Amino acid sequence: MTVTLADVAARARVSPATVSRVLNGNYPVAASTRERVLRAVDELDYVLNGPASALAAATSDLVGILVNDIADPFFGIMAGAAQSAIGSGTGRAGGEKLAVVCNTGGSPERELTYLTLLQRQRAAAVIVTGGALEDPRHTAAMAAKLAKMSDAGTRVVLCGRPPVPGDSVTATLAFDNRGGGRRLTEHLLRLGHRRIGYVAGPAERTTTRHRLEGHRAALAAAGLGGPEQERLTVHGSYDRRSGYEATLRLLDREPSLTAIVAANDTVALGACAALRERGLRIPDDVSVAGFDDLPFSVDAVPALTTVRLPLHDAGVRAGRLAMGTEAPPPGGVATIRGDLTLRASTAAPRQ
Amino acid sequence: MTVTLADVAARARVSPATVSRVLNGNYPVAASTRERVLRAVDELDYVLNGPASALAAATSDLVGILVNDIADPFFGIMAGAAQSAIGSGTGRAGGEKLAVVCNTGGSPERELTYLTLLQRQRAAAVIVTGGALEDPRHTAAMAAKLAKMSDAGTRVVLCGRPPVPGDSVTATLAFDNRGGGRRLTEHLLRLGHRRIGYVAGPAERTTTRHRLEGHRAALAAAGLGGPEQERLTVHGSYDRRSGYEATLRLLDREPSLTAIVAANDTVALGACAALRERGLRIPDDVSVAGFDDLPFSVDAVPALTTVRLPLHDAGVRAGRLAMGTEAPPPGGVATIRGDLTLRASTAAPRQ
DNA sequence: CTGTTAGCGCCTTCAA
DNA sequence: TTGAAGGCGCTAACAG
Repeated sequence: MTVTLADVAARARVSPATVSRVLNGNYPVAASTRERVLRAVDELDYVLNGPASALAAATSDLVGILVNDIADPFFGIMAGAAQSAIGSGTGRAGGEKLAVVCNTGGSPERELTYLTLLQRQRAAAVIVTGGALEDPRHTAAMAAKLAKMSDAGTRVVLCGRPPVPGDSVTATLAFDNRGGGRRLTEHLLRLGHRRIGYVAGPAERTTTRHRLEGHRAALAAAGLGGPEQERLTVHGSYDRRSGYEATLRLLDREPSLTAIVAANDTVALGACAALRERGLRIPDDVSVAGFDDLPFSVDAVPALTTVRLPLHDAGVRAGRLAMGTEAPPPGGVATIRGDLTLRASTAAPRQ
Repeated sequence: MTVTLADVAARARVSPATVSRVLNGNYPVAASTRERVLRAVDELDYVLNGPASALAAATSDLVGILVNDIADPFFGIMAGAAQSAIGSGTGRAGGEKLAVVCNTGGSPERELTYLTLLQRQRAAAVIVTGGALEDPRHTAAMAAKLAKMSDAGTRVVLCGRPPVPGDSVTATLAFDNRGGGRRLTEHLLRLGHRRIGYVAGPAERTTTRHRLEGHRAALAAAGLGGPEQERLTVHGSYDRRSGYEATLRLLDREPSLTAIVAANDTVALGACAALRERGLRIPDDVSVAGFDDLPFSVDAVPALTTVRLPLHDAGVRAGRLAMGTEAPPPGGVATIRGDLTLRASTAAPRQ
């Protein structure tokens, strides 16, 4: 029924082993022979059986990319970049990897489940993107699973996520969320703001914590630390609606705010909507800042001040690391800086 | 070295077949036996070998979701919804499918390549999302490939893409782009607009053509057809920058435009940026409309009038169809309507 | 309900 | 440079 490698061999009048060798191109084969085999492949419309070859070779051409939210361009950009660095060209049969993205939806269970599924498939590599959950149990489970996969020959790359203890991971590309958060708030302080609200992400995520720590560090350095800051911080999820609601709450709590820093650009957009609804103008009445510099941020009205993360570059690099095309950074960890990007949504407070 | 099913069998003092049966849960096994097996699995930290089981069973648990641009929420939302309908819960070993998204980047070659890769893996199902390229060669190649996969037992679902000839496809969920486009422009005409610019998507895509046809149909019905419309149409890609540039060109060509219809919301945002840059106010000077109703559209300033597509629902449905959980629509094709969503970016033209 | 027996289709030494 | 042979780990009849 289905065409097998043996059929191709028969038609090309060679042994199955030879067909295998030309298909994998990792062994010397006479040009004329290869020619005949390739012709037979075309004529028979043969398609390699992935599972069979993965079983025999004890490795597959699957590369998994885990993301927290596939509908969020933050992840889409990284994943797309990684995928293009891996999936590569129009290439022939050989060497093609199947780069594939898996959406955990931010759920730790799904994260582990996907890893197990990928492990089952004997994936060639795994790229885990975005902030990690800070639950000790989950962290341990992840570390264990990644270590096991790594031992089994799967390359493990972290992208936009802090390193995990132990050296089971091939490479880590971490964003300097703390530094970015600090510089952003320093900018606001420099403009003269003193009552700054903070709309944070989910409490138990590394990204959330690091950005918030940077913010607090800047405040503390300006002598604005202390419990007061708790009151000016509201947590929510990384989406627009959360930013909207959190901002309303913040305004109720402290109507005299002159600036709001959001966990990311999407949240910042929600914050803007809330401010507008309260009749407050941006940046005249309240300044707003985001994080990430997603494509829409430059088009927001007013254009959003934010911290630009090189998501595309990071994704490409993660893809190369997963392919083994690029050498891991010294120590296995590279920290990627974000650039403070000043636009119209921030200005000096009134009077 | 690695733990195999035989090891588990030995430890549980049963035959390999029995272990297989409890793992797949598709066969009666005594509760006490299952208990012992499961315990052995845990103790040995056993992980099923995917390729081996796929080889033996001649089918895998992979489900591929093809998207044109993973960084575009249009696709992210559909893919995420489909994935959640498939990947499902925290579930045990059994019945888990690996839903996986593949980014073609709009390239026909990559589309075919991914399909081949998925075919190699003996994927359980494939969901192809978004507009199709209208090149006859590519269309034929796609139809052939999908037919082959379908014959091999892979379920094929089209989501947001018009049906392909032949009935190799399990089910098609097509968006009524033509109807949506028509209703949108009818709305503008009703408001009194007569000089309406159109920023279209890439010329050779079904989505682009259908939306444009709807637009033209509405104009024709109002006696506004003809070659003049060619002049008021500019093609570009489905991104923000394209909308920005196309709008500038449109304004140069016809400064007296009172409305601009964009191929989708992202493009509409670019159009808004261009108008603002030219000192034109929305909707006072020029009305703007989009398509899709992506999450950010309600937050744009002014909020965007658009055609709302139920992307999430469509994705969920596609996921169910791919799982065989939901019966295909009669005739295999369901057409999904878009709702005209009126917001602040459109108004009657001045004077 | 459970064990036995054959492969699934390919890769990979080992010889020639 | 090519062929022959064994086995990768699991599932699916078929008995019992």
